[in-house]
Amino acid sequence: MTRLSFRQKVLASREEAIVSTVMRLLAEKGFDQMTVDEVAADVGIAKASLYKHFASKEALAAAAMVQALGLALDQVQAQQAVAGASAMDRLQAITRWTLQTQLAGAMPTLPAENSALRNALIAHRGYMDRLMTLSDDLGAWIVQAQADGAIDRNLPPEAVLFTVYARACDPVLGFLKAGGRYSDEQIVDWVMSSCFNGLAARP
Amino acid sequence: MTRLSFRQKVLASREEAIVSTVMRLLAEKGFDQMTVDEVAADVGIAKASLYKHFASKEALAAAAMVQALGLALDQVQAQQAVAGASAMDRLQAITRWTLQTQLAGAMPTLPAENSALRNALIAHRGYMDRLMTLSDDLGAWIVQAQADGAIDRNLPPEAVLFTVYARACDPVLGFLKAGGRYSDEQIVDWVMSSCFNGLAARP
DNA sequence: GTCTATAAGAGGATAGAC
DNA sequence: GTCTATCCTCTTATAGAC
Repeated sequence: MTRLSFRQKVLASREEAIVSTVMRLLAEKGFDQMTVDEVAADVGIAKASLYKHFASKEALAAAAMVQALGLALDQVQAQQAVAGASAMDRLQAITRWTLQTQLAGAMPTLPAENSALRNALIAHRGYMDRLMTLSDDLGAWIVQAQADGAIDRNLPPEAVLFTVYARACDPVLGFLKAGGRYSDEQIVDWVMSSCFNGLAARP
Repeated sequence: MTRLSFRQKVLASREEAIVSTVMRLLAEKGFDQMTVDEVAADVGIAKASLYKHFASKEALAAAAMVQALGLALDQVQAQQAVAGASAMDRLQAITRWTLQTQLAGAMPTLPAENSALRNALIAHRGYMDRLMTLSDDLGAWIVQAQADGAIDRNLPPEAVLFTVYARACDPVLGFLKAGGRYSDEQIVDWVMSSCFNGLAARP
């Protein structure tokens, strides 16, 4: 019993290691550029062993996306727990976390293009459940922030939600970081400002 | 002489047809998902014939990007010619054109990730020349708009430039279009507003 | 320059021993 | 479950006839 449990833990932690590697590689190169050989080499096991844990490359990516969504949901929970924060405060906090995570190279890029991956994700219950939960939570904040007059009421909540999601794969962060002249914190501040305050000067 | 010229025109127009097809496919699926077989089939010639015109898949993509940058530079020229327009007006006009072009499926996506393509583009003189010219032109508008007090002076011009470039591959347009409930014009208006005015309500 | 046919190789997935 | 070795498909690129 103890031995079995121990073995299970070893296996579980190995799967965690796999998912972590996949998440990093997805953030680094995207789904197409990431090869299964590379994942296996990085984790330090044979490729065939990978396929004992995950049925396909798409399943591998889906597991990483589920993990990423789980982290986002944790952040939402953390923000819900902050007393006295407005909906706008919470929305900005989660957006900031998203930018920081992307800049740290730990945010797998969303695949708007690839159909094989898209279909796999749509068919993945855990992924879709988390995505919908996250969208519902953020959607509620957005509606509330609009009621508060903090978010532009002319924008449909949908558009605001997509805009926040899109920041998770905004190439501006990478462009500014590539220059090497600014700190991560400075970059995040600028993107936060352009996202919420806009490029145009405020009176 | 006449016959030679005619043949040259036929060849040139064939190359134009190739480049147009590549530009459309790049916008549709991205560099990785686009196959050379597909390009050849779409143009209606054999794949080997494609390689008589362009040395590699990267060269094919580079030609399409050069064409796209050329169209953008044409837009810049057109805006320069508008009398009485402020730098901010011009910046918004070119941004709007970028969004409309992407929504029309005619804007090849910039490849921040793929290294093979990146290197090919960086090594491509025509591409780099156009990119730098465009950046210089837009950069001048941005600096002027900041001097006018129209663009937020706290943002470095670089960040504003990258933000405008990033709109060319903003997934928000596709998300909103996928819903099918809004007109292209409406979608462009919302993204323009969130880009320049920000998500936060203006007083 | 255009075609058909094919080389060359990358990458996802599996067989079978242990 | 892990390994080595292999299969097989897809895709880039070229050979060689016309």
